[in-house]
Amino acid sequence: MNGISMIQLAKELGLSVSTVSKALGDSHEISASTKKRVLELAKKYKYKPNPFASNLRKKKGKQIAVIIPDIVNNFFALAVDGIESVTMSKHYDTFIYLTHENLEREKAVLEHLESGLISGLIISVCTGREGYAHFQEFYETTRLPIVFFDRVPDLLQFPKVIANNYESSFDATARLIKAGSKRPALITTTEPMFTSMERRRGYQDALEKHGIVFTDEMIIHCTDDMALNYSILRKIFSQKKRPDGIFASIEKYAITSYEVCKDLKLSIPKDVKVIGMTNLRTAALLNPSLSTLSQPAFDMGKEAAGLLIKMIEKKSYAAANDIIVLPNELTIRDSI
Amino acid sequence: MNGISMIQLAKELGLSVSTVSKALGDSHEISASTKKRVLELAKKYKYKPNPFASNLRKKKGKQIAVIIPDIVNNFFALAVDGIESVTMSKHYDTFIYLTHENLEREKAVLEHLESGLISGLIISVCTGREGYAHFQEFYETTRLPIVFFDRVPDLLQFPKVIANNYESSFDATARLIKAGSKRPALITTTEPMFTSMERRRGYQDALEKHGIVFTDEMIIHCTDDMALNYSILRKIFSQKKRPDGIFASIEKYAITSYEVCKDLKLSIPKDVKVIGMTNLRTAALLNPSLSTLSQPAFDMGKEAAGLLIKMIEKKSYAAANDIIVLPNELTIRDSI
DNA sequence: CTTTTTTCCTATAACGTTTTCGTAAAAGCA
DNA sequence: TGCTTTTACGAAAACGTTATAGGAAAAAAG
Repeated sequence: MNGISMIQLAKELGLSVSTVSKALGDSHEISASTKKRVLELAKKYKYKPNPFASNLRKKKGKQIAVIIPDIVNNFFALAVDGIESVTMSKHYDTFIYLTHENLEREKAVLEHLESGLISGLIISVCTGREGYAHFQEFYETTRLPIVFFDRVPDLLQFPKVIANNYESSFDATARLIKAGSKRPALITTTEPMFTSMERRRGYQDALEKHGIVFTDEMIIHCTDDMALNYSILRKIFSQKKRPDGIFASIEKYAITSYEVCKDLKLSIPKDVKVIGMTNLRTAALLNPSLSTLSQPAFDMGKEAAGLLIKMIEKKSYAAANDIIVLPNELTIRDSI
Repeated sequence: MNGISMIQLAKELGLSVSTVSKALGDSHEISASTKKRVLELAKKYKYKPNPFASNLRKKKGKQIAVIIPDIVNNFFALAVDGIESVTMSKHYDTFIYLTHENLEREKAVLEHLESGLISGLIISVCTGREGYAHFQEFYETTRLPIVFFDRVPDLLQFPKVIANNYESSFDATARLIKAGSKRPALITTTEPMFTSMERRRGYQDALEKHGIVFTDEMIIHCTDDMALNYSILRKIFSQKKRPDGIFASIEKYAITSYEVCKDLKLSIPKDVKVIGMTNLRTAALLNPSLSTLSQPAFDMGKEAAGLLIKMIEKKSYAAANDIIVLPNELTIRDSI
């Protein structure tokens, strides 16, 4: 706000404002010598174009928004890291909004962004049963490009970046079985989400493939409440006919599983074999070291941002049906 | 961009644009009945003021920036969470920029932000020896409020939010000594930073207080390179006269310490007692569970954002000398 | 030596707000 | 009644850009 404006530059150069604007924009209408004069003075005064004026006039800017449920979570932190690496290099500015799994907040952010503050949106939706009408509505009113990642609404026709949840869940479950688990349980969320459904499909198909009869109680539904999860798991693992394997499809469920096993004096991996879906850096340092199915979080962020910027700049809304699938990585450690 | 504008509202209401603007701003110049009419139509059409036009005219907006070295780090993730909780509630938008400890990137971001895109800045500086002239310069040219947190430049006169690093490091070191460590080492960064210095002072004073003679080799300097850190630590802990305690003043150094001890078959806490400065959620699940000195990350973020917004809105630049100090929390577990 | 084209620049009108100033009507006052 | 003050609105000028249209001079073409 304190910097020099184009008008002052023009005045000092004895040129018109439009000439200066075009010179800075490297327009072919301006002679090389004039361009040089303009650039030099601009540099001298550290001229920076006012983004508000520019955005107002051009009706778009180089700002995008990222909406995620949580940042205190290695997966999302890595994803943001990936996104930022791209936006930074492409000279975009990145807004961040956290929903904390609160659908109202998600809707509020979306509505706020209908003001036109941004030129594109990357989002991983929060859990909730209410459908996804607000995304559709956001798109209808703004016509802005949107890229979903990881937690994607299955029904909507938007570009998405996801992991191969079905295949990798299948593989992880198969490893549990091969390691000797006769009744591996799946710990998943109560919320119906595409991501969870895919993981569940992979899990169930692996059971079937290996001749294990699936029963409903093999799926353990956990919540967002860590204390509640603890008591749910403790109850189940106190039973005689408890599971002898765990595929924790969400990071925090793996941690709670460890806590429960520790408290119930169940040995991992002897009594219970565990694979957790997580990007925890300390997985190898846990007791015992945790076998993980980790998501390509950073790359998912990178891909999402790359796709979004392509959509913004090339107007290639043809990308609207793009689905980028990246592989999860299974790392076997001492917990199975 | 697709939404309705004030002009269209005015037209439909048969009012002037200025009247509509004032009505929406709840100005006393406008009659209650007119206000009502305007508000109702605005609501009907979901009118959202164009932020670019508004910011341009008012020469300021409700956007702030957060610059941090890293987001894949529980401390900074929690801090961002705290910041966002405040900006969200005050209806501010939050830009995020990651420097990855790269001073050039930090400078580039700062220069970029001199365009006037934001109305305030929260920053935790990256390591580096080159001084902090760029902050001073940013302030000189923009006159924008800045709040530093955690990693603060000691010399500059800006408001800061920090933890009681001296006192808590003193306490942590004292606990190591009381637990039986005769030669506790401090693992710290090679970069000279106010934060590190404070921790070091606390460490050294605790040694002195307990009659332990300090020698230079008790301070282990680690870097940003995990592999290099591993070899540094491995070398030191392979010596006969190795330290029997570790105060890891940075999260990742604690993790590497664990790895080295594991590989060298040094028992924690029998051979080496460890306290790590970290906000890791899995600290309790490590083998053995890690005693931690954790920072009030979320609250630091909250305080920083609260202070910044106060400065933006009240123009109380008197806050320029505010230093908010929050307490670290020492949690003793099995590693000492 | 015209005529046409190209080169390089300017004037001006947006973009959607907010703010300052002006003013008619209504209200208050004597 | 005539005067001042208040109320409630509008006109117009900003804010700093970019885009469109145009035009004079220079260069190229005929």
